[in-house]
Amino acid sequence: MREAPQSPEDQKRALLEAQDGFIAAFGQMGSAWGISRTMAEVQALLYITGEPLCTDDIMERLRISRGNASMSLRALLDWGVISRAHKRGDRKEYFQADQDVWDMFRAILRERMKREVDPLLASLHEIRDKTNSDLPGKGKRSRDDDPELRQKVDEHNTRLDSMLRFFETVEALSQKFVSPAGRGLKIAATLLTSPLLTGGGRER
Amino acid sequence: MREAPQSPEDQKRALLEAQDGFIAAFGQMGSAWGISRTMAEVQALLYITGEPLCTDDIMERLRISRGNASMSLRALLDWGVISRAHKRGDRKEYFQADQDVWDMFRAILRERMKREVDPLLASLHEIRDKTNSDLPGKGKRSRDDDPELRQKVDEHNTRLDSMLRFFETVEALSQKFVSPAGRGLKIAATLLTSPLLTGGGRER
DNA sequence: AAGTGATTTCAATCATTTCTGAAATTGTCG
DNA sequence: CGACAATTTCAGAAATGATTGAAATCACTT
Repeated sequence: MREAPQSPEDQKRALLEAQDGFIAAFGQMGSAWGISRTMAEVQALLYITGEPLCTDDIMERLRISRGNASMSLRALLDWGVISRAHKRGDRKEYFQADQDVWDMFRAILRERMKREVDPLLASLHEIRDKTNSDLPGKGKRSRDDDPELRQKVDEHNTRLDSMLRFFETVEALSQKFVSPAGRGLKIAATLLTSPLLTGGGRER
Repeated sequence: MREAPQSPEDQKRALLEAQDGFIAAFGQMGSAWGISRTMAEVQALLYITGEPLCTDDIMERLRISRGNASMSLRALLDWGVISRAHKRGDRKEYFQADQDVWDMFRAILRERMKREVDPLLASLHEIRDKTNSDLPGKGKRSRDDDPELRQKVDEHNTRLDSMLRFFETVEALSQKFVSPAGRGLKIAATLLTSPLLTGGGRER
């Protein structure tokens, strides 16, 4: 409902502002999920911009130092959510984001599973094994056994096991979700219309 | 394969150590996912212990201050992953964790969606609306229009839209996943055996 | 309504993470 | 090989987030 005619300059400014809004929102969210704000912002900038940018472009647009830009870009490359590009006759490196949102998130998911779920699982396994050899199961019992303690140990093991099973399921699921390109969307679509979800349940 | 006979004291110590290992691993993971380490540890302690504990129990076991314990417990209550309990003839409040891992994670998921995805979605909508009124779509074009800019704006809108669609899907999925109790596991099981996942694909 | 113990709050402090900027390194070209 | 631009590294500075502890508040009881 705006009446004021807009010059190309105004339009351009408005576009940049809108992009900044997106970048800020995305950075915000990233930091809540344990990704550094800057890293998320760089990703957002490359994504919303759609074209390859060089380190200086990013430094200028995001007002960050060269060091920070370099390290964030490196991390994003490691995560596999952006890639290098080159312009002929230009010595600088350019970077661009994967344009498919699902691919991007699958890459992030894959990386985080590897980094955070796998170690937890390993540590859970270790604890379980140690507990079992130190405190053998119902099978044999030493004459010193105290029934109350025995029960606590059993319960501990039960809970540890259900936690293990949970994370192993999550892990397996994420592997499935993550492997072949383009799958994420299909899975989501299927899930959203699946009778398991829409049917049966007595959800109000 | 241990030979040394164990006194009940040894067994008890071993149990506590194993629990501490679990608590540490869980706290570690929590902090990587943007939940404060202490909050995650309190949750882990209540979970692995299985019985109601009071503030002092938690302070002592986790070596944290009263203030910290109080605030962490409050936050966990807000998230709906632990609940209050009372012992008759005791003025203190006790707390216990939900014993179903899936329920627990569904509660966490619900809370995080509410806190972090919803605001991002809102902000994305706002940006889209603002951009559209400032820079109207292909339909009408002012005489000042510059085709190159126009194209950039269109691309910006396209990317914003796919991001929006992505998060709306995620949101919808999480709602489905989160609503009726006990669903999570069933969904996971279905997904893991679904032909969509195991069949078709040419995953090496 | 005063006393008592439990609980919450919050300013100050402490710890951790992130960022900067200058120096070191890498890679390219003549 | 030098010269030079681009990039990386990293020690310390700055920012952010978590924790403490003591005082205030709350909720019973007598």
